[in-house]
Amino acid sequence: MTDTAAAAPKKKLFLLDAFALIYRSHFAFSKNPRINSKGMNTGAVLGFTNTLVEVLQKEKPTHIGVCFDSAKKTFRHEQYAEYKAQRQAMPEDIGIALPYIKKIIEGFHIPILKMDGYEADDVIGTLAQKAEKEGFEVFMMTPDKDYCQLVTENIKIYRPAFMGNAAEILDVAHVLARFEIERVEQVIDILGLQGDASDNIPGIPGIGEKTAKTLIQKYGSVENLIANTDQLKGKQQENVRNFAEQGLMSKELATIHVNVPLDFEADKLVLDAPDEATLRELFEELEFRQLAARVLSGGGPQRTPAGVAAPGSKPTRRPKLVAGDQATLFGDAAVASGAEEGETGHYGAPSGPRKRLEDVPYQYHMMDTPELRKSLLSFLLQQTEVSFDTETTGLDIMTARLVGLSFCWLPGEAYYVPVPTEDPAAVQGIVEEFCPFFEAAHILKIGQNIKYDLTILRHYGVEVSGQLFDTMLAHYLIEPDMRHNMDVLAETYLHYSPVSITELIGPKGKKQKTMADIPPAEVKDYACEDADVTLQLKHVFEPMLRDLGLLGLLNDVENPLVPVLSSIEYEGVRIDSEAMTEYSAELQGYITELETQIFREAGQEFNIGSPKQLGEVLFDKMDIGKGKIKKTKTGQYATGEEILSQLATDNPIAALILEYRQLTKLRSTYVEALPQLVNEADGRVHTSFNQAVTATGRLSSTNPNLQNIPIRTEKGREIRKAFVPRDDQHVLLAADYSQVELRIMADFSGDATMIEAFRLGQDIHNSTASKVFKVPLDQVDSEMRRKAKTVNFGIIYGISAFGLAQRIGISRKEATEIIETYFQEFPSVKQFMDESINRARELEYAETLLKRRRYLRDINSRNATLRGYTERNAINAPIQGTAADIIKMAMINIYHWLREEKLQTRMILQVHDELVFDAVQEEVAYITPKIKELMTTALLLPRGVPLEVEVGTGRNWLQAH
DNA sequence: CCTGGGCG
DNA sequence: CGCCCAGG
Repeated sequence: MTDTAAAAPKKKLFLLDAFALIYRSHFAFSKNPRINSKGMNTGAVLGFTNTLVEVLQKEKPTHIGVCFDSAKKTFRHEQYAEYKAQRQAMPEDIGIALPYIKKIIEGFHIPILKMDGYEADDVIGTLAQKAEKEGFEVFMMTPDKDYCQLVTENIKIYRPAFMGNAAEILDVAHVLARFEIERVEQVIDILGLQGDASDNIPGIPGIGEKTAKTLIQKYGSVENLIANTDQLKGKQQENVRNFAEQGLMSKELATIHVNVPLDFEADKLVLDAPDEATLRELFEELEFRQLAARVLSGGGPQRTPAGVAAPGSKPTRRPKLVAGDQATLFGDAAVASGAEEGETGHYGAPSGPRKRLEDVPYQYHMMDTPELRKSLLSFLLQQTEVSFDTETTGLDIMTARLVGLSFCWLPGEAYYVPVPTEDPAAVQGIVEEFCPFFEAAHILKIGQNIKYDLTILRHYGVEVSGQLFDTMLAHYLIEPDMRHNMDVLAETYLHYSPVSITELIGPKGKKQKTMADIPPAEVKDYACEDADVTLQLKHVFEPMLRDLGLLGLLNDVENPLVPVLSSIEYEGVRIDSEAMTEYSAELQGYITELETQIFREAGQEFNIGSPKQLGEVLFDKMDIGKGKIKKTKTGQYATGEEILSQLATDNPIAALILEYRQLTKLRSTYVEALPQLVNEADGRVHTSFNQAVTATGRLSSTNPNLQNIPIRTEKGREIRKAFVPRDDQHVLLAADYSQVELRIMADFSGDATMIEAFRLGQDIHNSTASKVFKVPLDQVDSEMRRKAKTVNFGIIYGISAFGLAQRIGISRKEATEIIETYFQEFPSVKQFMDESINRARELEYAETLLKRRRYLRDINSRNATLRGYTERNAINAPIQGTAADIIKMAMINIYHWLREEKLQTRMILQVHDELVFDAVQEEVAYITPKIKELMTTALLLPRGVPLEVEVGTGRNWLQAH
């Protein structure tokens, strides 16, 4: 009442939640610790002070106070012994920072408020309400969402500013929208239901954010929910009933108590002029030169503008050319913030509409002069992890040209380096400027689908070194069967919609522009945003992966595999196009001949390739295959291989059609298609390996798919003759695991008979045949072996009698018998299969040797077909996935060995259990045993079943087998 | 069981 | 989009 602020229309009181702000500052800098020359980590002090200064300068409060939690136990501990029990001890760096922070607050002549037995939020809440009554506009400065319950018309939350942009002020409307509630008080009902892990508030089990909102929307309060427990269903009802007490207590714990016995003495909180001498001394000691310059009159070094403003760039801030006491290039206004926990990131609330670039504070900088690039590089080299992205003219790796590079190491602040695409020499020069960064072994490089960027850079002669972190692969391990493109990830995990590429270059089609057609100033935001979002995703995914126990798989397998695949794709496989053309003509000869024969048999000409026409000709007109006719789901005649081969014995036309199909398939899919994909510059095809599509962990290959080149039939194998070494000095070397999946099965099940067979190096299919058909090994004939082989594969696939019968062309009954005998002979295999299913039922996922998961949420389905299918997956996924784990490890080890030994042999293909190399002839003798060794020892199976690898070489891929 | 591509 | 078929 004593203050005479008649000039100000409204008195503005700021109450700072000190610990919350300090912790936030500390963790914001923890990835890029800021250490001064005395070795002190000054991140927390700097972040806090920046926040304070910013609010003083921007918001010009009339009154201000800083609240600390009291060191003593609070009434909440008496209420609930576990309260905040699991909260870790204060980091040492914060302990050291605290005295400095207190001195700085005193230097600003700002009172420190605390009350024994109460927490900062209680103190702030009490003071805020008292101040409101006295006509103040109150801002509670905190990142903590619990304060939302206190918001009124005159009491708001002030979320700390970010990177010098406007801070976020949360008013009543914000709070209601964010929690999807009607009254502000309901915040505590939400918090009481969902709990808060960081404060160890238990909540009610099974109720998270989503459910809490729905329930409160329906019932209004925790009390009313409990009163209406009978309206709930199933597990939820059970939980609410059993944990009603706990829910009420949680609500109580989440409630901020506004009755702290404390007087509001406005005159003590009046903002005063700072004690410049004290502050100067402190800033000096801490080496906060920028801050001193900004806060103290005439003190500290002046910021000198540097560089020329780029056309289109906002002339708001100019970079410093030397690395000073800030972690960012333009960091003089940097305020600690970030998305360390995903949910509290500046990209905002976990629900509600997706934010877009225009909704968030950001600073994206154009770095388009030699000086700016030099400055950027010097900052890059000081980082320990940087996210980067390349912008190119297209997605085709062989023809795409670089348009620009973006970099980001602090959320919200990124840098874009455009390159003059039309001047290749200049582009090369700029790319090379950044070599010291790309080749820095100590900097972790983060990217989304970083293989693409690596391959692009490889085309400019840059080999990226240092650890990699690919957010696409990170998410592939978290949710293997979801999509992993960046836009979806940003929406799901950051609640943010990035600028879409179509907004920039227009919709798909002829008129679509490329990135090179867009002015760099417009590409800048898009490019920077990509790097920024990727960095933030990394910060979300890393802790998730750690919790799931998948961080090792990512860091030891998936991420290190990226450069290996990039290299494989870059090298490519040489195709003998001439041989292909010749073979095409030869095939065409056969095909024409077959056509005339088929038309002769049918008595008419028709499109043999159309299942519809074919069905009509065969079954209506020719009226063949009585009793064997089947229809597909869509009502058409089935004309698949299975049907046709049954008809083939009596009807020559069926056999001809089968052969026709085979040959036309060979022609269209391989012989005609492959030469089209040969890169003219080097005569090779460059497939792309997708590392994040299969549910089991395998790779897949596209454009072209080099993992399904024919081998089983005579005419198909011919195609492999066109896969040749790069020149006369090279040969193709193929290294195959023999029966990896069966060996894994033997090992996992611990079946003594099977393990023995592998230990003795026996032919596993013969040995299985001998057991299943109960004949001595030397009496197994080729038919028995063939059947046994199918059974063995069936086992890996989680066998069904139905499937087996179809495969070997025997009756269901016979198949069932074979399976029964098999399980009698290999009881541990049966046991293993049962255990796999049971384990999957419990966990709802299956896992490989390296803990790779495949979620099997349908394994408890009541739909028997669906459940059966999922059960087979429960058996197959760990086996197929472990085989994938093994060969991935082998690839990484071989790649590094070849590099270390400076060998010229290159890995050029992976086909699930086979690696193909373009091998220098003189190196073959040296590398063969080593490749064998690295493949067989890539991963050791738990029970020690040995892996075996066969190596062959030749003038083409066929010979190499 | 796991894939990708061509065709109608 | 379903079918068919190439590979593992």
